[in-house]
Amino acid sequence: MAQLNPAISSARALAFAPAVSEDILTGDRLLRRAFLKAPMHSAQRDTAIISADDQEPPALLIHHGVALSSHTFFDGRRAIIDIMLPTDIVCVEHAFLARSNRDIVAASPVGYRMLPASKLRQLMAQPQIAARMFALTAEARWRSDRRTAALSRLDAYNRMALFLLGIYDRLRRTGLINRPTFNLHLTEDQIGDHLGMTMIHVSRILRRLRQDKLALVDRQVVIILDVERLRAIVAGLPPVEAAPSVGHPMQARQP
Amino acid sequence: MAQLNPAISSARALAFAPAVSEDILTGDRLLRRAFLKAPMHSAQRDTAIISADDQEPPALLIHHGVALSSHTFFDGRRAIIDIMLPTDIVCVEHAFLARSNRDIVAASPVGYRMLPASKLRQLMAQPQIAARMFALTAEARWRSDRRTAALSRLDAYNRMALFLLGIYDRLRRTGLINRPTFNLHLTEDQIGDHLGMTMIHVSRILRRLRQDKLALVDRQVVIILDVERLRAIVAGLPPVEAAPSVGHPMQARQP
DNA sequence: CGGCTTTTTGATGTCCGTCAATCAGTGTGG
DNA sequence: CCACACTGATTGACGGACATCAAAAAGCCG
Repeated sequence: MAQLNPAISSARALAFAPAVSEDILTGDRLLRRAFLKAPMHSAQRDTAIISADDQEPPALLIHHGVALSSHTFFDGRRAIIDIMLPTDIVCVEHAFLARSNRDIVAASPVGYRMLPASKLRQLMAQPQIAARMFALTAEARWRSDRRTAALSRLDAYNRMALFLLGIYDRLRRTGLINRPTFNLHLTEDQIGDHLGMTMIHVSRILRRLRQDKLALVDRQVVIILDVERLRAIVAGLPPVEAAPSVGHPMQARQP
Repeated sequence: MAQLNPAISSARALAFAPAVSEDILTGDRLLRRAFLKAPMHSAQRDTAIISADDQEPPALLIHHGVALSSHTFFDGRRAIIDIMLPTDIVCVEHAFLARSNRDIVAASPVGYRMLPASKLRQLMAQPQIAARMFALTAEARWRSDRRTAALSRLDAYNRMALFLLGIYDRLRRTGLINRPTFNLHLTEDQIGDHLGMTMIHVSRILRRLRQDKLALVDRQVVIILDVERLRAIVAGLPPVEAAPSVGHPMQARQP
C-alpha cells in the first residue's frame, strides 16, 4: 500500500507580476475576441486536430470537449503531455514554430476555434496580447514542470490524487463546475498514458481511492469525496491555480 | 536487463517558423548585448542563484558552469527540472511571474549575468527580442515535454541514454565541445534527481552503459563511446537541437 | 442479442527503491 | 606526513511497486 505523500514544499500558486497583471487581463479579452471572429470547428473523438508534422500550426481556443496533446512512440506506447479543457487557449507557441512536434487529438467531441500563426504574430504587436501569450506559455510550462516533478518522485497513488485534484481545480477556476463532481472524458487508458502507468494499474489505483473514500471514478464520472484530504496528499506541489492556501500537511495513510 | 527502446516516433528537431527565424536571430544578438551590459556575478557550488520565493526574479545568462532548476519536497526528495549550460539564456518567463516557483542552484561554480524583470519587459518592446524570448520559452517547453515523455514511458537505461546524448548535443550545438567527451558537473545524486531514479540506480545504469561500451562516466567526466548506437536508442524522441536526421532505429540489445 | 470497447481481476515476473556496508577521493588539521 | 572526517561512488541482499500476460466481466451500440 502506498503511503500518502506528506506535504512537500512551499506550496505556492502561480501568480503573475503585479506590473503586468492588468495587461494580461486586457490581453486575455483581446485575444479571446480575436478567436471569436474565427469560425467554430468540431472534431470527433479520437481524430487529430493538429498533427505533429503540420506546417505552421494554429493556436486553439477550446470551446467544448477535451483535447489531448500526445506523443506516440513507434512501439505503440504513448505519452499524453497535456490535457486541454474548455475555455483553454493552447498552443500559442505555435506562432514561432515551424512544426508542432506533438499531436493534438480530441478525447471527446471537441468544438474549437483556430487562430493561424501569422495572425497571432500580427496580434502580438499589441503588448497586452503579447503579455497574455507569454503568461499562457508560462502557465503551461509551470504545469508541465509540476507533472515532471510528480512523475519522477511520486508513486502512482499520489500522482493520481494530484491529477484528479488538478483537473478539479482547473474546472472550478474557470467556473465550469462548482461542486467536486465532473465528467472526465478520458478512458483509463488515456489517464494511464498521462500519468505514466498502465491502464491496469490505473484501475487498481482508482479502486484504492474508492476504498479510501477519497474519490469515486466510474466510467467518465468523477466524484471527489474528500477534497481536503486529497489536497493534503498533494500539498507539496503548488495548486494548479490560485487556490486557498493548502492546509497542514497531514499523514492520512500509514504503511 | 533493459531492452533498448526501438525508435519511437517521427524524430524531428525543433525548428522555428521561417517567417520569424530571422527576427529570432537578431533578437538573440540584441538580448545578449543587453545581458553583457550587466555585471558578471558568481555563485559557489550548491548555493542558490534564485529562490522559489524571490519576488520578481531576473532572467539569467549563464556564462560558465552548470546551474540546476529544482523543486525540493518537504520530505527531502528532490526533482531537478532542468539543467542550464553555459551560453544558455534562462528564466525569461520571469518577466511575467510574481515568483519563480523553483530554485535555481549552482551545480558547479557558476558565472552569470542578470537582467531584471522590468528591464526584460522594456526590451520586449522590440519585436525581435520578444520573438527571441518566445522562442526561448518554446524551446524550454519542448525539452520539458520530451523529458516528460521519457519519464513516463522509458526505463532508466533509456532515460540515461537520452540524457547523456541530450547534454552532448547541446554542448556541441553551442560549440563548447566538438568531440563526444565533456565534463558534467553533476553528482550521480543530481543525475538521479533529474532522471527520476536513485543515486544507487544511476550507478548501476552507468555500469551497464560501460559494459555495453556505449559511454564511460567517471566522476565528472563523460566519454560517449558510440554516439551512433546511443542515438539509435533514443531515436524515437526528437534530438535536442537541430541535428543530422537520426539513423535507422536499431536494436542494439536483446533481453 | 452479437460484437465492440473499456474495465476489472488474478498470477507472475522484474525494475528499481531501500537498507546496509564498503571503497575511493579530497581536504583538514595536528 | 599520516590519521581523520567527509562526500561521493559502488556493491549486495531484499522487498515492493508496477508491468506483463491472460482472461473474464461489464457497458455500449447497431
